[in-house]
Amino acid sequence: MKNRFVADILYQIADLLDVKGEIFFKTRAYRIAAQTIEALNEDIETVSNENRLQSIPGIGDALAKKIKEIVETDKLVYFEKLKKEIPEGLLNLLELQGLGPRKVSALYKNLGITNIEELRNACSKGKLRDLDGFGEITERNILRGIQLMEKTSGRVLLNIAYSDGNNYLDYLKKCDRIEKIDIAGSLRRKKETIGDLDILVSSEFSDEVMDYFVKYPSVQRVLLKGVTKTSVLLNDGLQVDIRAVKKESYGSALQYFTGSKEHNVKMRSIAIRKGFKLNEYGLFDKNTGEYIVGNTEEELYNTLGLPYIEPELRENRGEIEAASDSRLPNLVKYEEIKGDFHVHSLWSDGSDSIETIVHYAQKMGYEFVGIADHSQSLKIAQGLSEEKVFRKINEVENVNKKLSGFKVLCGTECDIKPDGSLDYSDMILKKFDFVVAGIHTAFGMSGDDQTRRIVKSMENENVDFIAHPTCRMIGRRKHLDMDMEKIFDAARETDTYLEINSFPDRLDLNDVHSKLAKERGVKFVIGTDSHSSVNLPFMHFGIATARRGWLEKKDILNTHSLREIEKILGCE
DNA sequence: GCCGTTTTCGGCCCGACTGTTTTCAGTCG
Repeated sequence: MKNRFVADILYQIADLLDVKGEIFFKTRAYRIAAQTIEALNEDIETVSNENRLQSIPGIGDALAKKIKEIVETDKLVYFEKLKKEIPEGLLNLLELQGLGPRKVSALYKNLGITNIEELRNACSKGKLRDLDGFGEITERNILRGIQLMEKTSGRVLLNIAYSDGNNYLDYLKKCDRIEKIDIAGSLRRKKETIGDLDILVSSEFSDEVMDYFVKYPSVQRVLLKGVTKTSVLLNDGLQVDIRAVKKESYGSALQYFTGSKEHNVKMRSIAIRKGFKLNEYGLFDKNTGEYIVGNTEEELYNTLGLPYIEPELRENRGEIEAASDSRLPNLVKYEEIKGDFHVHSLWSDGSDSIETIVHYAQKMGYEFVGIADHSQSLKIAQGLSEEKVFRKINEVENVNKKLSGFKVLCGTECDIKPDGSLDYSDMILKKFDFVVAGIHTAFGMSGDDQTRRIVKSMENENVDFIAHPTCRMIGRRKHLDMDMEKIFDAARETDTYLEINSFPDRLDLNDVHSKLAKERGVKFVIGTDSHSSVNLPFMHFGIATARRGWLEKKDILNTHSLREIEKILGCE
């Protein structure tokens, strides 16, 4: 499937054209097409071969020709030409705060700057201030931006932003000038990484709120401060923006600042088509300018003829069309998970005893917890020998004798060897209540070999789940280059559940894969991969990913009661 | 670049803030 590959090229073309000075609408067309292809639930190669590219909204004559060329030759002459015209390092400059395509282009044309190092030099020597539109302050801000970029690499993992955001919220809630407050932006949508935090408040005294906002103890520097909008940088490098609006605009502002940008663009064009104008202050009559609604998000969506759309869905991946056809999914709720199947104990590389884990799992409100320790060949994680497996099963039985209304399920996270066989004999595997199979070695094998490896493991009748199927580590390791469609089909045919691993640097399967897998009939299990009881609440991020992947309660095994699960897994 | 129930040309989402200007372009979300 080349969708990702095609989309990547289109995104890069958009960046290159931006720097080249092309009009905004042209580069936007490339980005919209890239995004559509990325989220398409069909193989772009098939669509291209059947000459149906132009039936995809946002793809016209010119883009169709380019996409066809990419699909058929794996490259694009137009793209190669552009890359020769514009130095590669220029695109990195776009990442810097305050530098957009116009300024980057001016730096290149007037000073010949092509990368961060040259930019740093020019700023230090005060060379930018002579250019039109640049000054001393710009130079200082760029130098700061470079420093920040090197320190934080731009985005943080969801769990970091989640805790920063909630701490800030607790502080702000003590300000009596604030009537309503919410987190907006990508954190409200629960994206896997967060660039900055957005907080929305409603208040009649927004200047006082802004004064209180910048006094938060973890603020390192105030980036900008106005009456309706203020931005600060926290000590850990995360940027936080706050916006203040009046009560009657709160719903429309929350909708607007939650995004995504692409979702909003579509919402606005729907508003225009229906004779309205939509902005962060409300929904207005296009002709008279009269205020119609804006208090709550619900009334905003409803007035546009749509049901309420959950924040996790707002990525313009078909949710607006689904909403208008009344086929939005009934998303799994955060409180519907009844247990965790992926917890490591002291038996392998976890840091807590089974009894401690039980204590915390009960505090989570669970009915069961599945202890899945590593298997024998994974020496680095103290994988269990077959002899130790029997002793562990014994301990689980003893713990269970002391429990009522709660049960420990004894499982294993069994390593999948490079040939697709498992790290325990079938005789041992049958002893467990459940088996999670996962890849932990030989990441360098070819995509075809990895696909065969994982499909073969699913064909073992003892395997119930596949752990972190693509093995990606956000920001550190790319996902395995597998044929995901083959894997989804094999999972469906062998009744193997695919895990949504909730550990914040994994979130694997991710949202996009989860949605595609669901469309191919796959079932899921959400596990935390906890190595300590304090990791158990990571479940929240796994559920968030499931929701972003359009999953419902019925798609997920651990929304069932213990009784039902014992029946399904055959471990009564 | 795309798109069309007024249009095959002329639109395409829009407002706040900054830093540069002396009325506004660029950037951001």
